[in-house]
Amino acid sequence: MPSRSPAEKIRATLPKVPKVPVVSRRAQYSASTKRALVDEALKLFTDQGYAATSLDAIVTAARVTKGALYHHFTGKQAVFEAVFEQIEADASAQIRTALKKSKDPWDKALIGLRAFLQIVQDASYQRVVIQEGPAVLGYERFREQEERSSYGLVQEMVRLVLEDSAYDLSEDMLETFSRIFFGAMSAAGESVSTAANPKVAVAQVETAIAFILAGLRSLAESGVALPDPEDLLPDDEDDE
Amino acid sequence: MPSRSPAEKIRATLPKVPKVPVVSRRAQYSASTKRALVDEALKLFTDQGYAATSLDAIVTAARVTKGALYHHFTGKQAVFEAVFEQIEADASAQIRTALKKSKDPWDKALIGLRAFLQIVQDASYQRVVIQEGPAVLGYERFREQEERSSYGLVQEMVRLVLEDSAYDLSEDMLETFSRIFFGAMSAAGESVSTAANPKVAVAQVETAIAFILAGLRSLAESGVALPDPEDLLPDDEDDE
DNA sequence: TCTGAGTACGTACCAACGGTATGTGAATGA
DNA sequence: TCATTCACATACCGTTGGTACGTACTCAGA
Repeated sequence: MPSRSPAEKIRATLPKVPKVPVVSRRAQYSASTKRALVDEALKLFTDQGYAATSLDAIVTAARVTKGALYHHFTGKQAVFEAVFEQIEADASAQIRTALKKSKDPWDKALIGLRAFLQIVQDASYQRVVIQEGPAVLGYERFREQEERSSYGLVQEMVRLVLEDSAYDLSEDMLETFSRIFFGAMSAAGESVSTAANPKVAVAQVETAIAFILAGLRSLAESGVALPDPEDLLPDDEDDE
Repeated sequence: MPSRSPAEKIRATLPKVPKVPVVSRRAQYSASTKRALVDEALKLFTDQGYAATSLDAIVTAARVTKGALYHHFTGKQAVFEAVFEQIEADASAQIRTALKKSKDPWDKALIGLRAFLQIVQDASYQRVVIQEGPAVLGYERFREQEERSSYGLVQEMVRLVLEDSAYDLSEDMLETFSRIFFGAMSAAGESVSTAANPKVAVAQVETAIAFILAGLRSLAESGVALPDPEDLLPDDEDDE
């Protein structure tokens, strides 16, 4: 073996850290290669998609081999999940930051929407989270992930808004409303992300959603009660 | 060669059609194998998903070979697309039938919603259209397909409802509203399809959406105007 | 009725890819 | 110094989507 393995070549280019090994050099190397894998995978997934991105392509881009990849991840899907989580974490943090600007629930809702509409224009978010997320992770895992990030935020806001309207609804109905609003926002995001002119699209979406919210607010202020879903149920008792 | 090919065995089980060959027997055989392929693929895709379903599994179930499959389709994705189209066509027809029951726009909207919420409980629709459709077909093709079916219906209804409210809005805004409502309905459908008790979930979703629609109606009737999206645009003129 | 062409497949094969089993050298602790 | 362990590298395998090609059957026309 005349030439050393590619991984060692990168290591040579890494900044030497002669500090006290609070974390060992091995751990640092390890973390750095893992991050390299995730970073490169993110790029490839973003502009080629999951299926069209081979593991070979990823490890080549990260200048390691499949051995390294399988040391850090259990498989291709796990790599995707790591990429997914990173993107979602970034997005989530960004929205939370924006939300701090206001206290009023209705205001927060619009601010959150605006922040979300910015994020959704990011190519990686579109590809990894919106487009391929559900299919690659499976619906179950996808929803688990979302629960902890974007969807969780929507649910928080819906709760605030509806409580502000003095509607005292069950957890189930809150969940239902949240799902519906989340779907609406996702579609809105999609609409923006595929628009020829995103600025205009954002303005239109904001107008539309603000109008819908205004409708709800109007109902709340004029004291219209939320109907009981039970009324819609046929009164037979044999269920499932 | 003692035993004949598998395809000929099925042909033997087919009803003999000694009629005048308005369509030739070859064409009939061909159509029948094609349908067999689509039918079996639909089943397999539904309960195993796209990736986990191999072509071998499909052709075995349809009692033909890959040669036959590749004669009728350009590849695996094309098979999926055929399955997708069939499901969407069925769903679309079902909704259109339901919509005929009423003339009132707001009423039609709710009827359409009800019909959609029934459809979305179908396992094949969930798997093929909702879950895997976007990823397998690619967003572009997926949206083309939806344009011609479910989304097209939503758009029709949104147009009716908004026109009924005497809102005279641009095509762009109509598109935006439609996208948002479609997203809301998709999420609603998802919510129903994953619910432990679908009946209850349907009732909740109907209540929630009816409430949102009522909000819009209330705004319309009290003469609240839809804001101009242009107002939200920053007044710089350098765009894209 | 015979024939030639075209259709509707079947069969054999390949390259690519995800995944695994195993080897190896550097870092770490004793 | 030495053994152990970690962080990879290397070699290999099974499956799968796709292709090339062979073949039986159908059907129009002579």
